[in-house]
Amino acid sequence: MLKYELEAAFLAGIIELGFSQVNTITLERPKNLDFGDFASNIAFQLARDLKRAPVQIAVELTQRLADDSKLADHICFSAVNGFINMTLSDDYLWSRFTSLGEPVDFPEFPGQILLEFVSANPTGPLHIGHGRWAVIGSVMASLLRFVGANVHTEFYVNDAGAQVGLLRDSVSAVRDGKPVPEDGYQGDYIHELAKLDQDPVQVNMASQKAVLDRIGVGFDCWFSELSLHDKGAVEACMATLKEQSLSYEKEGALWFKAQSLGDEKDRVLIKADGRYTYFAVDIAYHHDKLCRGFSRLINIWGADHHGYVPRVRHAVMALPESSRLLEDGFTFCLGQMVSLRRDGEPVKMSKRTGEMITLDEVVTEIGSDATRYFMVEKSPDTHMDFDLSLAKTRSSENPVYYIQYAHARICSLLAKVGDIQLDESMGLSEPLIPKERALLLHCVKFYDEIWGCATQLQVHRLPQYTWQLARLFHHFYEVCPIIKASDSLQQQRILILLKTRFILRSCLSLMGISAPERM
RNA sequence: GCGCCUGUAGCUCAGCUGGAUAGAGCAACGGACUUCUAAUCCGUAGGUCGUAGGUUCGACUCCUACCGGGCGCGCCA
Repeated sequence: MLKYELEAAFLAGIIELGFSQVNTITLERPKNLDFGDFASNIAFQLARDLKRAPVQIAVELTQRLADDSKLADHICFSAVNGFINMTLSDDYLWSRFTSLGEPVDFPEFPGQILLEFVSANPTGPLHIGHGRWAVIGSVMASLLRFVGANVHTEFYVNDAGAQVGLLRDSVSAVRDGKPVPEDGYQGDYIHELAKLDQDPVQVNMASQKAVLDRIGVGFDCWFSELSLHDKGAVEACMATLKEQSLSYEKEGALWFKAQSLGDEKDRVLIKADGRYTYFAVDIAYHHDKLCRGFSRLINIWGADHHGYVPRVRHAVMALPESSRLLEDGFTFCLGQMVSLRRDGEPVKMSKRTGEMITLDEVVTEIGSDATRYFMVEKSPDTHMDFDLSLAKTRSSENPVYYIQYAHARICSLLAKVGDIQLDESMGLSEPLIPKERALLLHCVKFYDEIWGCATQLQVHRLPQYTWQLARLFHHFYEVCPIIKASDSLQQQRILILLKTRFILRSCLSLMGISAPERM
């Protein structure tokens, strides 16, 4: 990892110069490329301690780094307005670039991670929101695995609660020609289910699996709520809470002492009618996760459940087994809602009334690649306006195709060039022109970017990086002829093509998007 | 009323630990294909970053208040 290594080396250099108070250095990337490849604001931070002007400090540091530091072999330092700007030498950039693809030592990513996402009730088809969590979750899993983390993915199936009962009742009613129960499920899909001679819950699960499969989202485990009840895990968990004096009885119900742990009020675990609440079973599920040895729990939930997060967090953290969790080992990623539009008109989504566009229909309309791209493209924190007609009609200007086209262009060029023996360790034979340099620099930051995405769980940065990569390649393509280049330059550029394609493929593969060789 | 998310170009959104002149796509307008795929590229236009204060050498980013939008506040799941 380039930036990571540079930060360590730069920090060592700064300490060597006598600034032992500096603990960490985070290099930033200047927005303006004229300022260099990386920059440090360390002079501003030191200014207060030293009571000197940042500009002076930067100048002095820059001089001394240029004179003494080992970094000076690879990097040109310059002080501008108090910033210390660093520009990699072309030779160094080239050597980093040509070594792309060699094994990378990421820092250890500790913990056994359980990543739970989607977890939709098996009471109907998945909608576009589920699609969003599904894609975010699967890309997050890919990213984490890429950097060496140990990840287990899980879909929690609520196959035991009142809702599945209501679904079965609704379907039975339709089968018997009776009106569906009060608060029952409506809609065409209920009538479709009624025609089948199978358990509607099983049918729904199968179709949920099918559509997730269509967009390349799979799980290591589909965890059945029923299995928790069957093995007495809920009962056992309630006993644990009782042992911890975290529950009490009142008005015929069993309550969890949530308020004393910081929640707004206490919450019911067992209702007066003797049934478990969803909350109780959810604690048991998380308890089970801990008992299975996971030390880091990540839940991707729809933001409509955010009010539910504190009580689950408090309950889980109160369990004795939570001591197995790493620090900050219980994370919720809350995805904001997706509003669907068609021709600018909002589409109402309600499972109850059956008025909805399913994920399956969206995938049919715009395809798996586009669905996946659009779903990860934006930060999960933002509400998403997704216009179906737009996604479909603008297919030719779609960012997905822009990226895929870059890949196809590379493949086409390489096919034209044919088999050429390349020495991957060859030096730079011709100076890099700016468009080449920008492309190489971006490629070389790949592992840092992935590491950032994975550790900060910021999945949406990956499509941004990838789009930028495609853009830089298209720019390179415009001004850098390959077929007609001289032999040495051609070899150099073919290597650029090969390495760029490698990074592009890596990105697409992480996002689960295809990399066509021809378009 | 309380809590979480959000408010950046006409539209959809980036902007990572506060940093140097606020970015992109789409839409609009004007250019580039006898030359490696024009699903591409180049250019023009478009902004008091919701509002008002505060912290700081420095704020789209942090704090406070207010305004607008979304979601949630069950012995529902």
